[in-house]
Amino acid sequence: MPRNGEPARRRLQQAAVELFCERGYDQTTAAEIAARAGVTERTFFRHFPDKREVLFDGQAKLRELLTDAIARTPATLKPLETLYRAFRSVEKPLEDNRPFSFPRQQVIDRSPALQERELAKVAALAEALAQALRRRGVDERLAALAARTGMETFRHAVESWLADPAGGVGAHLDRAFDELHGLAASFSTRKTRHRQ
Amino acid sequence: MPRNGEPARRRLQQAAVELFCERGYDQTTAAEIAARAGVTERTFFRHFPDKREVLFDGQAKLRELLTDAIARTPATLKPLETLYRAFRSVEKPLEDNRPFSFPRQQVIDRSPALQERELAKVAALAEALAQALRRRGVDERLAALAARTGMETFRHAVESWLADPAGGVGAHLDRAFDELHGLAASFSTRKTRHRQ
DNA sequence: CCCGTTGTGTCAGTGAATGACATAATAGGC
DNA sequence: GCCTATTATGTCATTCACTGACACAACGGG
Repeated sequence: MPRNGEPARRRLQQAAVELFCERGYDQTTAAEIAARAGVTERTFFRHFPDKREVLFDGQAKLRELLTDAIARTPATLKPLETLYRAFRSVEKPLEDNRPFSFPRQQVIDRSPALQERELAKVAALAEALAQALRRRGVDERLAALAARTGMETFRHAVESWLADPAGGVGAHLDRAFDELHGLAASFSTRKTRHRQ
Repeated sequence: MPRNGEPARRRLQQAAVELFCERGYDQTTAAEIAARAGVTERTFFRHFPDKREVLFDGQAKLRELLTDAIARTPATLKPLETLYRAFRSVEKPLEDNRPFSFPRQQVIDRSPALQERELAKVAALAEALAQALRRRGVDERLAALAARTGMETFRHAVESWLADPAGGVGAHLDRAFDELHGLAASFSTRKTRHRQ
């Protein structure tokens, strides 16, 4: 009944992050989060479908940014280059979010349950990228494979950037894509050379 | 108390697959699985840490096969080629398991909870591959990236093989790795050419 | 035949999640 | 400013996943 100032949703997220940092995810009950936010446990589950979801909200925005970037990209680019440019285009938002992302990632890294959810979000994001590529005319199979491997490369870059922000996301992204190029260019099952 | 013939663990797995196929994962309770297997719910959770895990047992064997294959590989090979050969080496076991893998995959594809667990298993497997590559002298960063992208390529191949077994796993694997080669060889952030 | 080990049953309890219903809070028309 | 439709919240009861503690049955040596 009491509808306090700050929207309950934000208060719940805030309370959840605090408690997860203090005691860890498993040692925190949904009721405790709700209590700190000044609402009922039932209200918690009205705002979030489950306890984990309270940590995964930025995902939707990131997906939108990336798929929009892909849609705006020239259709003549190779799939991986399209993805690379899309990733570069979210450099700013990522870096602005670092103060929030860093502790959040620490919490996730300490809880298998949260890691699972994160992997699910990453997979969903990759699927969205594949769809965006298809809309740019990329073949279905290629789009799926490019989106997945590109996504893993992006994760690789973001993780190393979180561990060491020097150079910004961009430097880590370039390095990761160059590593991928080095890995894949030097091996083909048939010994054919692909046109540039 | 009654210790019936077939080991309880197998009976539980069997019962679980049956029930999941009949009603779906969410509509099946752990107690029902246990009942069909002729044991108590408590016994179910003694054999499996949680309800999902009853579907994920082959994973350990596959990991062992792959890491062993990597360990036996000449240390001079490029990381992706090492992985490719390791994947080729498990072709037989995979095809032998098809009658079991196929319905299992259908169950998983219908349940978000099971998909999450599968992604977690895949990630753990990729981590094991990275570790095996490191033991072959591959640089830590490269090992991680190669394992992840190689793993995604493998998944891509296995999924398309499950959908259409024509040509066997090998054909799909070759196609997937060639697609990866085509994707990555044609794009580099800097316009440098990497030594073959 | 006894005994230690191991698998299982029983029971009680916690915590995540959901449905149903009542009620308070707010926005918009008047 | 008041009334009302909508929306946010509280309350209650319930299901189900999972866990700890304890007892006891089943089996494998000796």
